[in-house]
Amino acid sequence: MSYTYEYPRPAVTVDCVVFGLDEEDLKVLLIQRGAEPFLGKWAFPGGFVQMDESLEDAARRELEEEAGIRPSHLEQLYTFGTVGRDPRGRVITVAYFVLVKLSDYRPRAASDAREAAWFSVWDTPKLAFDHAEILSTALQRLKGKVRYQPIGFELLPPKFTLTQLQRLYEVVLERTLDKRNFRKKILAMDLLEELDEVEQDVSHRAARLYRFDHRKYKQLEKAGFNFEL
Amino acid sequence: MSYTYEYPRPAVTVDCVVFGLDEEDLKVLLIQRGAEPFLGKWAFPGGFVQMDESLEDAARRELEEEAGIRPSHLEQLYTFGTVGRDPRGRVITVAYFVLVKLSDYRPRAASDAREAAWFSVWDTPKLAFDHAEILSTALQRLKGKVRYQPIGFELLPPKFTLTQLQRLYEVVLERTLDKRNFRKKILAMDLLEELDEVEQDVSHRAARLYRFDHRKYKQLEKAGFNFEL
DNA sequence: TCAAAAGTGTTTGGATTACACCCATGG
DNA sequence: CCATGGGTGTAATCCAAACACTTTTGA
Repeated sequence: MSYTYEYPRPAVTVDCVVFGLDEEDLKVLLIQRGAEPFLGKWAFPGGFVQMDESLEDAARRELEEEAGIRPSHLEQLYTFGTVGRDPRGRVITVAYFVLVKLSDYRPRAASDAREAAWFSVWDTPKLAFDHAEILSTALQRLKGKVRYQPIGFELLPPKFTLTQLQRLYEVVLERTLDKRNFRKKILAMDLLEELDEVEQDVSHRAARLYRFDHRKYKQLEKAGFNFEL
Repeated sequence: MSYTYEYPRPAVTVDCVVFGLDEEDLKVLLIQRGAEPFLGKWAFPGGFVQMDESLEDAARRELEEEAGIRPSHLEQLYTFGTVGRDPRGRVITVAYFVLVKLSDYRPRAASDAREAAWFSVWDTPKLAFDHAEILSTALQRLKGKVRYQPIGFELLPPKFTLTQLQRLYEVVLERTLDKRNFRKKILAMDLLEELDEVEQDVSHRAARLYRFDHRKYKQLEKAGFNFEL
């Protein structure tokens, strides 16, 4: 390997924007930094890429280490490489985009005692580095994605009501949707399995529960089906 | 700056996938490599990111140096970071996506005597590194982009016929479109300015020439207009 | 019996598709 | 006068949007 490249190199990190949904709102996972720079400030889980791991592997490792999250699916979001974005020197970060069922990852202290917490995406504390910009890019992506992929798969619990699903779309798209049209359209996609179960412990008529049919989704996806809402 | 990071770092490059359109086909710009690895093989213009330039600046610099191209607009495509993708060692590349008017950049030898040439995107030589994968990612992006942004702006000469514009869409989408419906729709967007000019030197009825109206495009874009075809 | 949310169809207007012939020009 | 592509309209269908009341349940 005689032709190795010998100039100064930027450092490369990954950062993960993890979205979850709870009863009230769309949430994003933040970690309170335990080291300089930005000690005590909130930031996305992430860290330096090792020489022997791919970018996605690095993102998965950091997610596991810092937040105990092992998501099934990561999507690359964007790479941020402005010269002054990190006071430690030249650092390029590859941001990843992750959707999880928030209920699987209730707030807990990470293994290394740094605090992890979910914040409403519309009301985060001031973020370290250029993470505010990264968040805004991620929100845009989410908004675009929701239009042609059934993201409910990943954000909702396995069994959910149509109203929950509609709320998800409304929160992400930042507009209200018509209940009847929404149901018509979503059911017409034939991706949901109607269960013989209803909500429990509600003080009004209980809603029917549904489940995503992953098999049908994969089939339709291969066939180039359009999930636009 | 006491907290500088001191571990081994991957190298970071940028690569540019430049598309152009000529009479026959959609073309992509390739450079014949003048150094190992992959000496003599074809690859995208690109190179190492300097410590004092942003990713996009690096992409612009390399495009200028290697192909004499100064495009108005670059779009980040994707970052490729598989461990074995470069035999020189760990190299992460940030790929950029560029549309140009091919007529502005007729094939010429680059300043450093490496050869640059346009190839049909459906029929390229074998590419260096993982550039085949990068090309396929770029083609997907182009196909997606064409559906909600008027890419004709950047690929066509300033004055063009509706048939040329339709061909562009057909080539990118890989399907034929109905002439009457296409015209109806594209004219209804009210983005084209009809000129008092027609084609020259054709051996049949000369087609009317049109021009994009950038002002109107910017306005509509701001208003969140949908350019879907 | 009241409050709260679940559930359900129809109508209308706009958009998309399919489709075929005459026109202008140069050779 | 012929070959080549330029240019044009209408009808049928599908899809999206608007819209309000009845049902169920628990408190």
